[in-house]
Amino acid sequence: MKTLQMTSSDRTTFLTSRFFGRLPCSTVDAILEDARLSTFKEHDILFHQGDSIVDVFFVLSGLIRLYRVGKDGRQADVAVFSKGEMFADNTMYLGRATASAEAAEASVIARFDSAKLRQLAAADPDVAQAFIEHLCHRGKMTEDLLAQDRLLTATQRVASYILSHCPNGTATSFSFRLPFQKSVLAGKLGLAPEALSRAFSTLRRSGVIVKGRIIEIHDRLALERF
Amino acid sequence: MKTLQMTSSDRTTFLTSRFFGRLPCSTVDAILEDARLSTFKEHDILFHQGDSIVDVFFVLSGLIRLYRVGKDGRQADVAVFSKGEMFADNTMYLGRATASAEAAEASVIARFDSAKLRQLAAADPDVAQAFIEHLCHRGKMTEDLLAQDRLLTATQRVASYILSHCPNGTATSFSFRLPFQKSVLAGKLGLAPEALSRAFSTLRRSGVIVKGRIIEIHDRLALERF
DNA sequence: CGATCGCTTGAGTAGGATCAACAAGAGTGG
DNA sequence: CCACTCTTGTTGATCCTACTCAAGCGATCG
Repeated sequence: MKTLQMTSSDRTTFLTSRFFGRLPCSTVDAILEDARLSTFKEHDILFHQGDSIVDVFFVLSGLIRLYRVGKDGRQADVAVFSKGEMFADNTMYLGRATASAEAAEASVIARFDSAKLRQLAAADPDVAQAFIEHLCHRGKMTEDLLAQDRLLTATQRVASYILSHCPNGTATSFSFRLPFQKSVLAGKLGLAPEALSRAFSTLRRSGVIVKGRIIEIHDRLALERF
Repeated sequence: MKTLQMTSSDRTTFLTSRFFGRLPCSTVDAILEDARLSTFKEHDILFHQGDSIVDVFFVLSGLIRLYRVGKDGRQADVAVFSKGEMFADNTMYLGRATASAEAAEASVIARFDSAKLRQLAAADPDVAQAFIEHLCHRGKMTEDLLAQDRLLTATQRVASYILSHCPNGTATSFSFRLPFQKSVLAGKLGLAPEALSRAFSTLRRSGVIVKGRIIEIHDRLALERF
């Protein structure tokens, strides 16, 4: 972990992010005032479950995996954050981290003092509003994950993930690049890496071709049938 | 479903609830101004997944089950709310219900206009603050569920549920009454009713005695070992 | 060129879902 | 008060999914 200076491209990452994008420029600048940047390499730990955190985090680049640890040491991902996403926001009010955070690849992270942000939210209705919407969105994401876990099989979860990455049009065939390692995707979907691999194997019969991180879909309807 | 009048005991339910309890009395009264009460009997549906909801709900008595429905019609609970809890709050900002809601027993529900509440949150920092804390708490709850699903076996989940209902002291033996039907608990824990039954069966060997809705624990340490 | 890493594939296993039968209450109505 | 039914929960048997462990394969890197 190493501290560094904010670039202008970092600034646009902030300004176009879901959270900061809704706020007036001046407010954002006031917040960015005391942002502290740091880099992490793959497998670096940002904090541990139960740590008392005094910061809110924001991904400028890379990928952060949020996970809980069971008594036997097994890990379960509860969320994965990439460029432009904010996390550990709930520690702002809960005081302690509800999960551990690890860089799933080399990452640049910005950090804000949570007390100051909380103060700002109390003073500026825009900020409060942004927080509320952000939390609603986060809540829906976790609810989605939970429902997927409980309702879908491994193959269905993967199919649904692929479909969520397809353009809205009616094109029956398209392709995209996985934004991270397959093992990370497996974690995010609540699967062992082997199960993900087998799911891809099954989907191959339905016109899904996987080459490295490139996913090609040739028959979208077949996917939707799962 | 039937509308009715608010009683003074309803009022104290509001005032002592997690959400309204943090707000000054005058604010609460202003909100309660246009609360609409209605009763539901068991299995009544309050709304369906995807409905566009213009209300925020509050449980005055009874039990509401929030669930998603899979393509095959199977249901998966994402939350269960009892007296004093607010729900469907995220529809305030998302517009549509992310899940269906059903009364798991006869219930009395209060309803508020979400537009008005949203307005109030924008104007009154206290209300915004209360919403933020409420959403943080809700987020943690769902995260807990997700982590439990991914890390614990059926028996462990039940043991953990029981322990979460035990007094903080060091008493090794205690008992409590299930606040709802076992089938509801099964749903909440993401289990088939049969699996819950078998889990209780397993726990019997560790000093857990179940008589109807009464749970007796005789060896707390044995439970914690799971 | 070995070595490591990320992924795939195979075989065995465990946990829980499903289906079905059954027991124990709780109402209901005569 | 008793028979009847409906509901709720338990238990048994079977099956299926996904986990675990282990081996193999290809790519990348020193």
